[in-house]
Amino acid sequence: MPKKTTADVPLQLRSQLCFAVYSTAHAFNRVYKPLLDRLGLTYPQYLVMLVLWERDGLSVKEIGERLFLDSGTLTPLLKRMEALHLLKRTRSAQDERQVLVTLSAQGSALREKARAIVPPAILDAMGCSIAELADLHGKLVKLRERLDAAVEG
Amino acid sequence: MPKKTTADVPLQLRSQLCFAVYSTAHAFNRVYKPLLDRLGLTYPQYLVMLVLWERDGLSVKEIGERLFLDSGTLTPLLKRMEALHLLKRTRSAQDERQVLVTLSAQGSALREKARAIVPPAILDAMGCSIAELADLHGKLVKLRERLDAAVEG
DNA sequence: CGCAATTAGATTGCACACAATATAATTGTT
DNA sequence: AACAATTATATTGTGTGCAATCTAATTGCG
Repeated sequence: MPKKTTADVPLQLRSQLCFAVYSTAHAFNRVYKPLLDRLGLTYPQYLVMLVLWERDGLSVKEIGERLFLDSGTLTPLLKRMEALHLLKRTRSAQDERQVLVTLSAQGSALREKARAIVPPAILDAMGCSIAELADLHGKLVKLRERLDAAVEG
Repeated sequence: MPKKTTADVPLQLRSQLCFAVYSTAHAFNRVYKPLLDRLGLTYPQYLVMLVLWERDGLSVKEIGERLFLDSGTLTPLLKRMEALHLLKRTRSAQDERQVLVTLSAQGSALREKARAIVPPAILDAMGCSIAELADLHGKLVKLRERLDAAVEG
């Protein structure tokens, strides 16, 4: 039988924070999927809707900054959402390089349905207190910031 | 100007734990990418290697249980890794339905290179103490378990 | 003003992720 | 033993993610 030494620990799957984050993201997605199916959205599409429900008429770049996604991901995603009549993409008159994204009436209206369906079910599935939730959220945001900083430098 | 009420909170992107997890996973991937490029691996491929370095000769199903991935993801991933001569896929003689995955000499040897390159750089990028790391890890694993349980029931 | 540098999106190519489905092997039941 | 049910993997189709590259519009600098 293989013996374990401290040298093994850094390469053990179970102890890796990154894998915990990666697999928890997938677990979240599996919980969101049946809920978002009822809205006709995927999870990344739902994120775009959250951004636009907070502030409509943003450019692709501004959406990307909020979601940490680039045009290679957003352009086809937004085109699919336009085909679903959730939003419209129009070139800015002031700066023809920019594409402004605005919600359709249908896209705006979806907000109330989302509010009724998604947050309650997610809170239930997470099964933790608001305090735990805030604690974990804060620590993850700090970690994300340190990781982003490490990529820059 | 739009007024904010408590009813808005559950639909605000910035406060969502799921988005914190989702975006932190991407941030991790951006840190891992240049490191794993030096090993010729993607992050999911690296995860498979971690599993096999711990126990070689597992079936596709057993790898999937450890990584929370299904055959639709693993089959092409493992085929690419076989094409890279990192591992071999062979039908089990005892049960012809199973495909057993075993490391090549090259795949086994990659472990020492990975150990030298990856964990030190990741620890540095995360920039947190072992205690913080363990705290966050434990909380995420518990959360993942609750989410998985919610999908079952 | 004129042109190089920058910026915003779009495109292409590759690699996941996963639902749905298909196929082949094995097990369980009678 | 026969056959229905289960199990392990493979396949197909859709939708992300992201690097690399391309094009068009704008800005900045001499």
